[in-house]
Parts: sequence; C-alpha cells; structure tokens
Amino acid sequence: MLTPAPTRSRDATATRSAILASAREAFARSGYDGAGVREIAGGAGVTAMMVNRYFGSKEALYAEVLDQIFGGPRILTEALIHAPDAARILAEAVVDMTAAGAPQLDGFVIPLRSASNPRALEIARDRIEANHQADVAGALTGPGARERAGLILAVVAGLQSMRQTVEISSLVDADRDELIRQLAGIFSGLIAG
Amino acid sequence: MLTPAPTRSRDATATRSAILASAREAFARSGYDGAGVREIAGGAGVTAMMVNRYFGSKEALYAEVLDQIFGGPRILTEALIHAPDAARILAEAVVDMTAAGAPQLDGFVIPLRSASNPRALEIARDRIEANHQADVAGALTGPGARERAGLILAVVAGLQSMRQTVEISSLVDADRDELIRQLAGIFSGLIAG
DNA sequence: CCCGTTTGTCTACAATTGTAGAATAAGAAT
DNA sequence: ATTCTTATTCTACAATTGTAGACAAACGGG
Repeated sequence: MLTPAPTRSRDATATRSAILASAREAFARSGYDGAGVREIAGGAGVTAMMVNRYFGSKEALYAEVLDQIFGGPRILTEALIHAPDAARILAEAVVDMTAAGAPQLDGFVIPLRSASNPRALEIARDRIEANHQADVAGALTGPGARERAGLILAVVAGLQSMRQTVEISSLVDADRDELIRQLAGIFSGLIAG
Repeated sequence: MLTPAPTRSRDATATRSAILASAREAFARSGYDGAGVREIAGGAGVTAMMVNRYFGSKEALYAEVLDQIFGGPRILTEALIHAPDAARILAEAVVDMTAAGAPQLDGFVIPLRSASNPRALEIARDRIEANHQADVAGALTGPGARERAGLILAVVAGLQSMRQTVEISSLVDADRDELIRQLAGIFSGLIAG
C-alpha cells in the first residue's frame, strides 16, 4: 500500500490534475464556451469522458478550476501590503502580469473570456467576491474602502482585457515604465482614498 | 413606384434593420457565441434564414452591428472636449452609462461579452482601434497621449465589465457620487498627463 | 495465477449550431 | 387578372456540443 508511484501509466490523481491543468489553460485561452471538453481532455492526453468521470460535468470542472486559482496566492493583496509605495509595486506587478507573454493572472482572464455564458459568469462572480474583492477591501482603510477596492479590481480587469484579450495596440506595445508611472498614479489615489 | 409604405407586411429595409436591432440587443446580452441566429431572428419576428439572406452570415451580421455602433455618436470623446472639468463630465457619463439599467455603452459590452470567440474579437479590435482609441488619443495632448488614451479605454472597459457583466456587489450598489469622485480623480490624471 | 477493482476508451445519442436549397406567398407590373 | 419579382418560410443537413452506458485493459491483493 505504500508503493511510492513506480512510473505507473494509470494514475488517477495524476490524470485528475492533468485535466485540471489543461482545463485551466483552455479556459484562459478560449473561455468557458470556447473550450470544448474534447479539447480539454486531449490536452491532458485522455478522452473526453474522463472529464465527466472525475468532475461530473464541464460546469463542475470550471468551478474547480476557479477554486484552484482563487485558492492560490493572492497576487493583488500581496502587493498592497508593501507599505509606503504599495501603488508602485502593484502597478509593476499588474503591468508585468498583463504583458504579451504568459497570462499568470488567469483569475481575471478566465471569467472575462467566459462572459458569454451566464452560468460561468455566476460561478466566477462568487469566487471574485469572496476572494479578490474581500481581500483588497480588507487591505484598504478609510471611508469608501469597498468602492475603492472595486475600482482597483476594475482597473486591473480593464487593463487585462485591453492588453491580453482585445489587444489594442496602444497598450500592447506601450512603454513599460510609462505604463507603470500612470498606473501607479491611479492606484495611489485609490489606495489613499 | 412611389407608394409611401402603406402598412406593408413585407418590407425589406424594415426587416433588415429589425434584425440589426435585435442582433445588437442579443449580442449585448449574450455575446457572439451566446446569441444564436434563431434567437436573433426571433427577436425581429422573422426566421433564422433571413439573417443569411440579408447579411450573408452571422459573422458578417456581427461586423455590421459593430459598424453601426461605432458609426454612431462618440460618447467618450464628446465628454473629453468640455475643457476645464472634462474629467468630471467623463466620470459622470461613464458611471451613469454603466449603471444597473440599460446598457447604452454596448460598444464595449458586446466585444467584452464576445471574448470567447477569436474571430469576433478580431472584428471588434479593428473597430475599437479605428474609432474609440483614435478619437480619445486625438483629444489628448502632451507626451504619452496614446498610452493614456489606452488607459482611459481600459478603465472604462473594466468598470463596464465589473458593473454590468461580472456584477461585483461593491461596484453595483456603490454610491454614485463617491464613484464619480474617484473616477474623476483617475481621469484627471490621465487627461493631464 | 487469477480475480476484482480501478482506470480508461469506444460507440452512441440527443440537442443545438450555422447554413443551404427548394418551395411558398405576397406585392408590383403589365 | 396574370405574370414576375422579391420577401419569407420550410425542410433539412452536416458539424459540433456535452453526456451516458457498455466494454476493455491495467493494476494490486489473495
């Protein structure tokens, strides 16, 4: 019972997490409606039926992907605790994570790309409210902290949308430092109140 | 040949624009993938085939919807020309147009809700770049006007996403004046440079 | 060595999708 | 009134979707 995993080709937990990882990529790339179960399963090297075997349904898989993402490190709030110049640190983080390359901020990409599906939207809303929104609001002080937290999320989401999804040129090939400078100004105002 | 339209039930141009209007609503509600041709046609009181007859394909219809929207009044730039306090006027306009009720800013809602489809995304990108982006950048002066214009679009898009699509509570039931105040601060910095 | 459980695939189905072609009906022209 | 044009619908098809059930194969314990 304690065989330490001797290169077995039939590993349930490995398959499960392979599907989860593939789904995360696929959802980030194409959104809920755009990613097919066969495509997701193919990316994990298995058949489409495995999705239903391990997760019950595509919708449940989507929910678990979001749970995994929001269970991970809180990227926004981590930047907010760096006391004096939290605005600049946050700006740098956001600009780099919304750059052309790999999207690490898929907690936003996935919900935004899935906005054509009401059910997917609902699932994402719950997670965002319970995690990002609550965390950011908790890191702020003063009056209107909740509104300001929401605005920070909105700015991040908008930047993400415009840089990685719509890909408007002025933001895609913008100067990194200039972008950081402008964003730091925005965040500074929202953090201070 | 000059019958002035005596309540005829078979009017080509009327049907065409009925489909266009229904498509605009449907796309704003469900995005490109979420809105079916039968649903769109039904909203116009006709059969699904009329879509292909009048527009060739669903994709072409989508493009024409966006053309109609971006051919209309430039809402953002109109606010930007009000010289001294353009920031506040813009903030008010944006907050009101992203309120819970009717979405008048569908030039953003539709592309954002259609982000699961690569082709729809591409079509929207062209329009946004050629219209909004160019207009806003033209209304700004000083260095980095292009980046700042892009950021204004990003902020508007993010607010729209979070208030009308994801519907996070902190922004949905936020105090209007407080929201305007914060946004005016953001826009002020972006307009001035 | 063999049996039972787990892990996986195969075939298939019902629904929905966008779209095509033929058939119909309504209006205008003669 | 009859023909011609044009707007509209009907039927249908091929593809894709998520999902279900039966079957096959690999593993582990006896």
